[in-house]
Amino acid sequence: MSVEREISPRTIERLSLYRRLLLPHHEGEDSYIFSHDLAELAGVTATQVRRDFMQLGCMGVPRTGYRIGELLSGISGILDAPAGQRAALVGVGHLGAALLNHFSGRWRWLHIHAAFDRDPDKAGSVIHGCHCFPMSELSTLIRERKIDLGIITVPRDHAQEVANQLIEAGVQGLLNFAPIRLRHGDDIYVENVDLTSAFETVAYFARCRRPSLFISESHRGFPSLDDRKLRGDDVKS
Amino acid sequence: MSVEREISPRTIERLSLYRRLLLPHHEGEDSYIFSHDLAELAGVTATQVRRDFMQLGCMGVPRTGYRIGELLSGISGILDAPAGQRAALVGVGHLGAALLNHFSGRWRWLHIHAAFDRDPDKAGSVIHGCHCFPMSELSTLIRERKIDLGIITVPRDHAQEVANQLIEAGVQGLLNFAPIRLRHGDDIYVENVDLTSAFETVAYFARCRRPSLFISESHRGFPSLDDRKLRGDDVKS
DNA sequence: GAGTGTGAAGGCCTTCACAGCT
DNA sequence: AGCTGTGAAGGCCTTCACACTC
Repeated sequence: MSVEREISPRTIERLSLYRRLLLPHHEGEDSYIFSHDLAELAGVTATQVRRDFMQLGCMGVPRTGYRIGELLSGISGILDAPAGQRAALVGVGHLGAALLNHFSGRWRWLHIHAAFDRDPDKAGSVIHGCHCFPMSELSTLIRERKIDLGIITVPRDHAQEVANQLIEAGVQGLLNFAPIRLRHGDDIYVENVDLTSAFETVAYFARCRRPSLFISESHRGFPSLDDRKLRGDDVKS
Repeated sequence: MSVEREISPRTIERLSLYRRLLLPHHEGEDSYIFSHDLAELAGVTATQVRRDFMQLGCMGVPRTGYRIGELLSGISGILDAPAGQRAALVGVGHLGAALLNHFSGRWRWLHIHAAFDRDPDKAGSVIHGCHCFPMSELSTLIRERKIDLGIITVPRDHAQEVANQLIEAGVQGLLNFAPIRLRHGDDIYVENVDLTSAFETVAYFARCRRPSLFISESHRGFPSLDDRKLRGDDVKS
């Protein structure tokens, strides 16, 4: 039985990335790749790549590299559920619709099976290939169709309630785009995609790269209109 | 308050979260909050919250808590650029448009100032309050309007090229939604929002919570016959 | 007693360094 | 030589434990 140790979240994310990066390089059974080449593509170190593959049980060959087909099959063995997994998306606003479009028909083993929205006008419609249902049918459908995962793209104030309904109906995992942290039991895995944090984080660290702007006393008020130097042309790889 | 050491990414993300969670609780100058209450909201430990606030230089008072106004102002002192920061979004597909909608007019110190798209039909239009320009004007506008940040929501195969253009034009930070890792110099900060990884990660860990489904025939390295074919992966915004 | 501030310890992840294989 | 596999070391982050304050 393959119930080994749970692989760390970071590694899982990289495996998902490696798979995407490897697919275009998989031309025939005899395609190989070196750890340092994949590392370059993935923006990590070669050692990191080798360690990740160790966990897969995939071995490389010195001066030859790793067989790509073996890597892909190893990664699929970890990431893809043998019986497949189904997700439901709740909240078909702009972001929800974009995700439906983004994920629609992309994978065979993992896909968004149904969408739900509070707006009765959306119920009954098909959005990017996904049927949209009214909230009243959420519990029933999730149970009947054995949906495992929930994607939450509703406004902040409804997120917790929606999460409760999804959990109550039996999902084991949530992908949460609402700007809060959901309360939930330990038996549920929740991944937060916090767009606001991401945006503000980029802004902060981008600023840190420019020492000149980073020294500030009393951030209130508008300093000089132009104390920034656009030192462009620093493009190198 | 001037900033000495660069604060860790994790802490920055939490500060952004704390701020959002605190805002609704800020009623008047005399509102206070305990570390364990904020911890509950943020889904972290109370110790973690106190450590984060240590870095802000915000002190709490035993049996009283932290003054919310002071926290908010401390967080703003770290996160918000005194002179403001501007972002440009490239790739006004479904996801790009959703982000424009999501971020439009939300903050005073950080906002999306312009959008760009390859499609000439989109150029000239206003999408969720944001002007859309053709790609040919990207360099000029970024330089002229002193745009600091780039948000990339173009398909995979154009992402690196767009990143190069943005960097060339002088942005210091990138928020990348394309499913690859961008090559860039050390003077650029890049934050990847990897929707596919997030989805697959939730699927994996949700599965781990249910031992019954997790027992599968060993995939262990060698290509099995239940060979699953994956489709290519690509951001279709 | 109830909460905070913080040194010390712990845990997780990444990198180093180097042995071993081709 | 060139590249992999991996113990050991390092670094970052989080948690523990407890002194301290109101």
